[in-house]
Amino acid sequence: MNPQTGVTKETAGAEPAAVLPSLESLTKRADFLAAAKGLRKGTTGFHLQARDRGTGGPIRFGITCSRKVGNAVARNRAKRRLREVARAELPLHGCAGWDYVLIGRREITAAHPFTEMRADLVRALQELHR
RNA sequence: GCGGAGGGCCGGAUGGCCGCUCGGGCCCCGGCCCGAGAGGAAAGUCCGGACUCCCUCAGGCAACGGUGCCGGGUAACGCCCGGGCGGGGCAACCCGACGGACAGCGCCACAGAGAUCAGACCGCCCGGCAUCGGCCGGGUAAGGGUGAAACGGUGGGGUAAGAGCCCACCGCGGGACGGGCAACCGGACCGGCAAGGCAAGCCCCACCGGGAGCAAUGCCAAAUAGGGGCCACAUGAUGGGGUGCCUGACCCUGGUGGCCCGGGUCGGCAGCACGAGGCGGCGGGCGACCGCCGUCCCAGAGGAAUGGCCAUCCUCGACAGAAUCCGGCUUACAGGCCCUCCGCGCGU
RNA sequence: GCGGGUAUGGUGAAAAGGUAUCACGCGAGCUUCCCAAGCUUAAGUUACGGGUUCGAUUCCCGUUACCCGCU
Repeated sequence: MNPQTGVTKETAGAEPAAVLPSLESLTKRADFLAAAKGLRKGTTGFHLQARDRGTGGPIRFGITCSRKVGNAVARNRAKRRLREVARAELPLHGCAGWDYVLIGRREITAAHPFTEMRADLVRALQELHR
């Protein structure tokens, strides 16, 4: 683990789920469109969109990988990595009652080093919530 | 050893931690344990089916689309196997939209005399005139020239020059008979030669084909909006409607009365994972494949599941992600393995 | 899931089997004191790969890219 990335050192079973806000998935097209009109931040491996629903509740997130990302294999791989990044960092650095949308990019999302993508998400969240 | 041909297979492996989906079990309903979890093409959607709903059903005609040597396999196919024919290769072997051009219509640019039952430019020969190259009439189609293609090819005889005019061989057309289920093959003998190409131009012939698609379809069932269904009687004596047309049968609709409460949308469940299934054995068949027996259960989501990190090894990992299912075809694919066969060289 | 269409100079379009054409733009030249206009001229693997044909932009098959319907 690279200390300079600021990622919390991970120990097995040391993250009680009851303490962290639960994650829900975005399913409706309207939620994605609303998030696209909210705050946005680009990083090397992905784009991040965020919106405060104003009603509180859980953190919700969605993944977008359009056909421009590549064929089905490339899209699936990008979505898996983005989902893993979100699973690792959003409960720690996201805010309750917000929607987050991660958008994959061609070539880069599937190939960029994972630790850097985690650091990028943390940095992007901090900047958006400043 | 080098070069080549055909067929089949694999498509990183192992372990640990944190996560995802499904099934089973336990359960203090927080969760925990165990098991399973993408492909040979899952792709393109080019064919063929299963399944479901719709068109009222059957027959005929017409239209449209597809297939196209023969036989077999199959649920079926435009697929596969075997055979025939044609082409390529020294060979193993590979490739082929491979029915019909005397059913008809159409097209064959440019060049060329002439492009289909055509035709004579340069030529060759004969006769007449002139006699210096020539001119006129006739014969001829061997040679030259044009073209992708020119009403057989080679040789000889023959002739004024020539010509299937005659002869031999080859080619071509017909064909007794024989072989084969068939495609087709062999072929006595006959004809002296008439017969261009294009049907992936229209078309003809034979065969096949109703339409839509799991977001199909069925069941349960909020809010909201008010309508819907069933039965009986009557009969304008035949109206209107039901595939493009026709025929036949059948059905619907228009009236009155009675009874009943149902229908679609959000959502949920089913369809939805046991199948023309995999593996093994035996038997039949040249083969595709078929039969019997044993054994196994092997993804099932509904924003859509395989990822992240670490360690070791190697040849350092290609194309690529199930969405109702199955049989094919086509296209993409790093590298590697196995079997059989052919040619050449060397050694024995 | 099912189905359809298009691809031709830089751009937009023609060409129904026979030398690939037109407009605009662009480059060069002429003309003008200079510019514009005008005149002359150049530029194409007909998306790609095969096949049919003597010959293919055209006909057939496959591939790629883009676009459009229905559900």
